[in-house]
Formats: sequence, C-alpha cells, structure tokens
Amino acid sequence: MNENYLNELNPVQRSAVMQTDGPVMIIAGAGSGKTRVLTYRIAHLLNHGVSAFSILALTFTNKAAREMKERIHHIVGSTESANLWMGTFHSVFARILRFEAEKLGYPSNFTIYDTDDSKSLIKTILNEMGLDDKIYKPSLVLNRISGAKNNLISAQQYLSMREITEEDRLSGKPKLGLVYQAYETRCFKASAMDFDDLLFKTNVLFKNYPEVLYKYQDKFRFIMVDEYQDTNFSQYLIVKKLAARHLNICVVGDDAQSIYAFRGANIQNILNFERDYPELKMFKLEQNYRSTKTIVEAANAVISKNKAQLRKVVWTDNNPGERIKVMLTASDNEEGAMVANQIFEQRMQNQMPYKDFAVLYRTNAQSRALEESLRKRSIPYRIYGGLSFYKRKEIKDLLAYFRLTINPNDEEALKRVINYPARGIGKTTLEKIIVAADEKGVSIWNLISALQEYDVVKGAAVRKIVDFVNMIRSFRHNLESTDAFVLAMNIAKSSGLLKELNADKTPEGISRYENIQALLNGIQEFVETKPESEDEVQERTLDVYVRDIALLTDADEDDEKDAEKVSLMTIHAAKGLEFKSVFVVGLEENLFPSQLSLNSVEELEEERRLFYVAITRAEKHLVLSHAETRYRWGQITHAEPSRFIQEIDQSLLEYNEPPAKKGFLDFSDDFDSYAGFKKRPAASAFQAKAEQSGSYTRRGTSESPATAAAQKKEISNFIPDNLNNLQSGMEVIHEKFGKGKVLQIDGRNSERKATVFFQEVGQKQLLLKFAKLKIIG
DNA sequence: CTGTCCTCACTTTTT
DNA sequence: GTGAGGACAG
Repeated sequence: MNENYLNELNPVQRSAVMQTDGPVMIIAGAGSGKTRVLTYRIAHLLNHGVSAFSILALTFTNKAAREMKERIHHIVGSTESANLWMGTFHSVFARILRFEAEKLGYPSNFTIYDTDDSKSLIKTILNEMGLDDKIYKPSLVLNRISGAKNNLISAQQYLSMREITEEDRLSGKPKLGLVYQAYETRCFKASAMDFDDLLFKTNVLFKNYPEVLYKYQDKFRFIMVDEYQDTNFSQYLIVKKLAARHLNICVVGDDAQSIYAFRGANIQNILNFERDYPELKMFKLEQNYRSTKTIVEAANAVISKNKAQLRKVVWTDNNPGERIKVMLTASDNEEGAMVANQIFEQRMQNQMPYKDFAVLYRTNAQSRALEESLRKRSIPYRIYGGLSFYKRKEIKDLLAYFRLTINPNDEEALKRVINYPARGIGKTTLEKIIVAADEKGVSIWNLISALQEYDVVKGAAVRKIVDFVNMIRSFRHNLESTDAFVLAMNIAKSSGLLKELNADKTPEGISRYENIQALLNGIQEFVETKPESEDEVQERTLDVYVRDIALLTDADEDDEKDAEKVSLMTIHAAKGLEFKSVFVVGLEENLFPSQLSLNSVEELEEERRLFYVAITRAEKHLVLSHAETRYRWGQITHAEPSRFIQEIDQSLLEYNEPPAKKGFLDFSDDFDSYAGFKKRPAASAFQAKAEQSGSYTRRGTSESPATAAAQKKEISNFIPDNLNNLQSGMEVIHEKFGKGKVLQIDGRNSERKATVFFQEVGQKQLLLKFAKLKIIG
C-alpha cells in the first residue's frame, strides 16, 4: 500500500491522521494544515479498507466538502470518495430527514424555508394575531425562535418555561411564545422546515425513534467534524448521539476562530468534548505554514487580549516578511481608491495574479465603495456573499413556482406567486383565503383547490383562483414524467413570468431576464450530468434539483471562470480561505468592532476573534485601513480608528501619512499620493522612496492619526460662525489650497458644503464643518 | 384591483 | 442611498 502521503505531514499532523480509533480532538491554529490533516485522515481510513459509506464528515460549507472530496480522490485514486457522507450539517441531515420524513409526519419532499420565508411567515402570523410588527420585529422574533430551537426548546416547552416567558414579558413581548407556537404549526401545515428545524427535527427523530438512531450509529463508524468551535448545542447533541456507539469521533477546531456565537455557536462545546470523552487523544497543531512571522506575531498579540481562550502557541518558521501597513484615508471612497491602487502596484511589483488578492470587510454594505474603485481602475473582482444568485427576486419568483409545484402546501411560495405576474387576485382576496384556511385548519392550497366547498370568495375572483389552481395542477401532473429542464421551461412560460420579464427593457429588467436564463441553463446542465455517488437519487427531476437549493450559498458556486479576480467578502465568508495579499478595510470604532458588540465583553471578544481570522487569512502582504469619514445610512459620519489596530505591537506596523493634503470630498483620480508610506517611529526604505518621489508632504505638526482624528471630531458637529454666511461669489482662503472663489453652496446644517474653485489646484468640494476657510472678500 | 409616489427604517456577521 | 411597505388616485 502506498502511504507516501504520510511523509508530507509533520509529526503531530501524522499522529493525528493515524489515530483513527476513539475520540480525538484536534486544536488547529490558523494556517496549521488543518484541512490537510482532515483529508489525509479520511484518505488513510479509505486506504485501510474502511468503506466510504461509513464515514461521515461535517464541514462548514458545501464548497469545503467538495474540495476535500477532490483532494481525497486525488490521494486514494479511486472514485470511492464520491460515496463519502460529506457536507454541511444542514445538507447532511436534510438528506437523512428526507429518508425518515414520514416518521415525523412530513412528506419526503418537504420545503426548506430560508430566512426570508421565515420572516414573511412571521409577519403573516403577527398580522393575524393583531400584534405590532414594530414591537415584535420579525427578525428579532425569528432570532428568538432560532435560539430556542438551537437549544432544543420546542414551542410547547417555551410556553411552559417560567424564565423565558418572564424574559419576554419584561421585554414587552409577552405573546412571543404564542407566535413561536403558531409559527411551528404553520411550518408543519406547509410541509416546510426552516434552517434550525433541520437540526432540531433530527434531534427529535433520534430521540423518538431509537431504532433510527441505532441505524445511523451503525452506519457511521467514523465521524469527523470540522470547525467544531462553531457548532451549536443542537449540532453538538446530534454528533454526540451518532458517535455514541463506535466512539470514533474526531473534532477539529480552533477556539480563537469562533465567530458564530451570534447564531448560537457555543465554544463550550469544545470544553464539553473533553468532559464527555475523558479518554480522548488531543493533538495541537501549532505550527503555522501560511503566513509571515510578522503576521503570525500580530495575530498572536491580538488574540492574547481575549480572556477566554485555550492555551496554545502558534508559531512559524517562515520569514519575517514585510511590516503590516496601516492606511488612513479621508473617506470611504478614498479608502477604495487606495485599495485599488495598492492592488495595482503590488501586482506589478510582485507579478501577482488578481486571485492572490482579497479585500475583507465587516459588513456587506461596505462593498459598494470598494466595487466602484475597482471598476474605475478596471480591476476584475468577485463579490462573495451579499445578494446571492438564489436570493434575487426574479430567481426566487421562479423557484417559488417550482416549490409550489413540488409541494403545493408551501404557503410562502404560494403567497409569492398567486398574484405574480398580476392575475387579478388581490390583497383582500388573499387575506380572506389565508384567514379562512387558518380557521378551518387546512393549508391554503387545500382551501383554494376545493373552493366550492368553502364559501369565502365570490364573484370574478373565483374564476381566477380556479385558473391558477388548474395551472399548478398541470405542472404537478408532469413532475415525475418530465425531466427538470422541460418542466422548468414550461413553468417559466405558462406562468407568464418569462413574458413579464421580457417586457421590461430597462437595464435592470434585461439583467433579470438574463438571470432567469442562467437559472434555466443551470437546470439543463443538471439534467445532463450523471449523479456522482452510488446512493444518490438517480432521477433528474425538478424535485431533485430544487431539493436543497435553500442551503446553497454564493461561496458554494464553482468559480473556474472567476479564477483571475480579486475577492471581495465579509470576514465571516473568508473563514477557511487564504490569500497572498489581504486588505482588511473599515477598521473603525463602531464598525469594526461593531457598535452592537460594545455592550458585552463576550461580544467584543468575538469581534476580536473575527479580527484574528481576518489577519490570519494573509500569507505575505497585509494592509489594514481606516477612513476618517464614511457614508453610513446615507450620511457622512466621522470615524475613529479601531482599538484593534493599537493591540498589535507597533514594531510590526508601518503607518502612512494622515490625509492632510486633500479636501474631504475630493475623490480625484490622482492615486499617486497613496503610494507613499511612513513608518512609525523610525524611518524606512518606504519613506525614503516616498520622499524621493515627492508624493506626500509632511504636515507641520507631528500628530498621530488618532489624535488628528480626535481633533477633527471635536469640530465635526458645527460650522464655524464666520462660515454660516458664506455665499457663492465670495472669495476665500484655505490653508492648503490657497485662494479660491465659491461657486456653489449645497446641503444644510452640518452637511453644508461649498464648491470652490482654487487658483492653484482647481475645483474642490469642501464640507464647511471641516474646511478651515477664511472669507477674504 | 393596480400602479405610483412617498416615507421610513435600515447595517452585523450566515446555514 | 436603498428597498420595502403604506397611502392614494384611477
């Protein structure tokens, strides 16, 4: 047997790979070859005669699973890897739930509600219960329900738990438990499960049907869980139960990279693991192969500020590399320009392809300014996350028709399309139907497909509803006999959706039409490909295609054609990835760390771990940037540098100059001034180069960016008295730009800005609250 | 019942 | 700056 692959591992990695029996915990620092260990471990099992069907590997994304399968396939050189049970918790247990659905009273083709569906259903329920959705904010209600489910608290239990109901009463939402109960009932009636149900119901299944649990315990002789630090209680319990028979359970995680506590992940699970399996073997992967010494040291310094952590020492043999650059820009737009400029330069200097670059941010909303700047410089990029393809309105509309065809009880799908394209079934009619269905205890579909029996709708609407029902019925009739593509195309046409979209010739309308085409093409592709594994369903029907689409995310898409692009994503989405050059942008108080995290130490520590994850994505080059002003909720806001920057040892950093030279609203295409850096406190080669090129001028004062920002803040909320009377035509003098003439005044109060033509530097826009203008005539 | 215009709330992070 | 939802007119 060829076991050469074992030589590619360091001693600890090798021991972890070869320790296949019994409980194993692998604490894997960032960049320590965790994925390598996991894949080799599975390959090792396969090489030793273990059947792929008896290995369960739970990963964090579908993409990670797919990549791992490929690598395993490469090592073992057989197609056996396709038979591994490998995927996210959600997709693996959705699959099991479909097998066992009838035990829970669900059909096997149940719908998976995504977050939008859930919220929409909650809104409907609030409406029916006469509750104010300003108090019972749907997203909040859903969070609460989700939290309950992740801790395995059913609606019934929720209502009977004193503490919880008391909590809700105190927060002014005493009916929350009832909403949860109604939500659960409605999901069941719609034959739908939400994301949390996939885990919750799996637990119910295993608890109420010991023989089913036994079956899967027997099947999965070897279980592996990646990113264990991000599992919640519900997931923890599933794993614990499944592993109870063979005890061959291996979890891999890094407490320093736990960033999903907000959705119920529990670092406690790592500690529980030690408690549950006292005889466990523990391996610590501490050598970092990914990043330069500088980056590793910076990351260690940051994470050491956290109180809650497991002891481990991440170290590296790699070169020190260059210092981490800290960039201050005047605005978010300039930050984008700086990033674009830096990418351009680094690429030229180091011969790096675009795919080596990533720009990471805290919130999706930050991507806009970055996109614009990259576009201006013609730098190709790809955005991960944000509005995924499957979340676009037109795609959701067509998918809703598919969903309704497969499962007509799907209430959310029905509400979405019953009057789209418009067919004269209005709001009043729909509301009547929904209320009546709820009263009679039947699904909406049951009611409208037997409309004569229920006397709720009169007049012209009856005919229209009957037509709609007949249309859906005709789709259903072809569900099993027709392949997915033919049926999908038929639905797109007969529903009128294609026609509706085609009629819209605006650029957005054309794009929507193209998206529909893309979806249909995807379905055709699906029909033409053979299923990979032996126990996968063989039919290529629409039912199979739509099955787990709610579980797909952007990150799961194949991106061969996107190979030569810069990646833009949230830090959360960057988890598990690595890039030669990384930009972490928006390092400002109230943004990163988020202002919502400042209430508790726990949340702040999670933000810090998030920063740790961001830093450790970088192999060679790392730039941290922050801006003095930033557009947020449509307004310019002032920003101070993030505390996280100060937590890095200053000797590892290299600062650029504060942006003193330019006006705050000057987004000119002159990128040159960003090329220069100044190291602090000592001079560097970088500085010499910058000074040579004369690309920046030193300010008279030697204040740090932080104090400069603080001073700015003091004056940020009012406009100096002498400028209140500023009018167009006046002559002014500016400390940097010299003499100029006011052309125009816009905005009001603190947002007032002047367009000024300066003799020396041309036209500039200046915010009056910042610009120190003197009126001279 | 449909379409348009206006207001307002929104920004964590994701399966 | 944006998207969803409400008010109002046709």
